[in-house]
Amino acid sequence: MTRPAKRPTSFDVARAAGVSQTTVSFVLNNRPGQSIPEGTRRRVLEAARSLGYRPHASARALAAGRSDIVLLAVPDLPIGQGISRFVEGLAAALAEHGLTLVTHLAGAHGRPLPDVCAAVGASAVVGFGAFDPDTVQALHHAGADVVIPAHGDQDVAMQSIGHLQAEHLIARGHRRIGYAMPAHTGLVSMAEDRLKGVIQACADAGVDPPLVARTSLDAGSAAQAVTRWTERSITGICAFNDETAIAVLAGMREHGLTAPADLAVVGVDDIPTAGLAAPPLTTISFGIQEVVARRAEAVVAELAGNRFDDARPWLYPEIVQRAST
Amino acid sequence: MTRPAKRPTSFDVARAAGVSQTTVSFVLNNRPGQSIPEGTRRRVLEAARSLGYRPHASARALAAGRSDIVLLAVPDLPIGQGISRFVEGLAAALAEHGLTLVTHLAGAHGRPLPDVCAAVGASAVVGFGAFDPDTVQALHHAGADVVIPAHGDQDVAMQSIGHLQAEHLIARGHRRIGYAMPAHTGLVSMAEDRLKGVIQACADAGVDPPLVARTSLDAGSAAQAVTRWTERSITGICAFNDETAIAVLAGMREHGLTAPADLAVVGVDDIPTAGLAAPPLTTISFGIQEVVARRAEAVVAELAGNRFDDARPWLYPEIVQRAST
DNA sequence: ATGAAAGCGCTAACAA
DNA sequence: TTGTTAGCGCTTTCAT
Repeated sequence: MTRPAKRPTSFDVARAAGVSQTTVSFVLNNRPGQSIPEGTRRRVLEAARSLGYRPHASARALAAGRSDIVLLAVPDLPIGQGISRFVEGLAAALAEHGLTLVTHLAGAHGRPLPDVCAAVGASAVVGFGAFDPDTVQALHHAGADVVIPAHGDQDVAMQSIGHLQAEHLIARGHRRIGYAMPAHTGLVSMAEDRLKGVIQACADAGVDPPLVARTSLDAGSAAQAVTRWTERSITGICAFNDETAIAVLAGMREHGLTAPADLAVVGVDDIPTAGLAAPPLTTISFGIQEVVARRAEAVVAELAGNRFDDARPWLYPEIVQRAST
Repeated sequence: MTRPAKRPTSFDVARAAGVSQTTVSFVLNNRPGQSIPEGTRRRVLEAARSLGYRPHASARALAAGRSDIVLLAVPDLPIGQGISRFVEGLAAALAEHGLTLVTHLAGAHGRPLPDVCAAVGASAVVGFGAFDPDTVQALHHAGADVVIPAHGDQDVAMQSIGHLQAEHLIARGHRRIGYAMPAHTGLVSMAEDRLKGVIQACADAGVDPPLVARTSLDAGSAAQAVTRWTERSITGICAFNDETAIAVLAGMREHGLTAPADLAVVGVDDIPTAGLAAPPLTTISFGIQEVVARRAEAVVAELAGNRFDDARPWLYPEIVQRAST
């Protein structure tokens, strides 16, 4: 246990630079509207650097009344690589505004999101799907100034995913569509949003609504779903995500069926193993950059007190056409 | 924008309960060594509840000199289900000690770990692999009281994974082993640790050291690796992880080879799609519960100032035997 | 252009 | 058993 020589404070820096704490604060935050002579400024910066000074986050947050911490609430388990890219991108985008992103995994056993929010003193909370009003309430109560996305925005985006899947299948001549729901309970609400999009697309095209079957991530379970579909002459499947889609592919193998001849399958996420599946999986990928930029902007704007109103979509899904279709 | 009526402070609670802030603090933290009459205690609790009081994290951290925030540094990309379970489990275990876990994704573009540590005021930082001494240093400097795992502990655990993979192959008669390294740079150091284990196992069994080939997550690249192996009569592959292993399987398919007859493959992680691969992938899974408990104990102990010394292993890897072997 | 001083909300000696 | 008091390290208003 090395108790590493007490951290230098802004006061230490002030003394070393021969100025006051105030000046140090001004310089380090390069506060607008102050004209600090280049000389002073450099002395402060130099002193800070040579002391290895780090502002104390809690103290700063306490005094300033807000932290620069943004909390990202990640839904339950089964997220793939896409999410990492999302998180990374968001972290980077926020970092450019001096904000720090940390992530909380939402699962059943961790503590509730508002507790975490309060515990880290986050001033903003970002989610994937929309937060329901109660949660928003609770988060504000826990000290969050801004909570994104608001209810409504995101659901539509989710639907657009399903819509795109079904559209693709329909465009390729499929008239009888199936939907592969994940068995995992944490996913159903998201899945239902996507399913709505599929239903809509079917309606738009004047084909029958999708036949929904639930499957977990094993070949046996998927094989049963496949049976249900083939019995009803379904020819194209929209799967909730790539993992589910890969399970469907495995289920088809059990029946000696192959994609896309017997059943065409479309996933969502474009996880790394999607392209490695047999046959390679057609899927939906996202323009992560846009999505990230969107979210980051929204956070920054609202944190600055400006209502963020932007008609652009929350998600930019696009088809990745591969052999399974 | 509802600016929701300033949050109640501990002072408000004190007034409402007709006691002093001190008493409130004692009650709410149920500080040991204080005998607070049940009546007072309940009045305080009641007041706090009815005001919807939440302690202000920053203020508390500032005053107490330590936060109850633990920062988990997650390495780059390959987040599978295993990691989620790990995170969740750790969060739950820490929560029982009043600690809050948040996660930072390490990738290239986010801000450096020490910055995040400082920004959230974490008092402990937990990683998967060991932190190198410089990083440990930097983290302490950034305000972390404890950093886990220390260098050394974890490497050995990583090696044990590779060891187990190779052992399995050797036990099944393979004498010429290959190793599939991921191309992704963020992974190489972890991969090298695992590779060491493979090398060791080969040495232990008196077989040739493994032939290492690098592959990215596409069939073409993997096919090249497969060529290198088959040219040298390799019969069994230890892959860095399941994704890599699945790529190898795809690469084999390109050559018309099938596992395990032509080449046996063992992955690591037991990701959901591992069992859905064709053929289902033999892999290494972990006794997450043990690992989690281990880490959590270590954090709690060291945070309490007790050096954590425990000979038990850091990882509990075990083979999941499936058709690819 | 810079500094003095008053807190931010909480904890923890120390008194009472 | 409870209250008084002094900070924790920083920001920020108000003087200078």
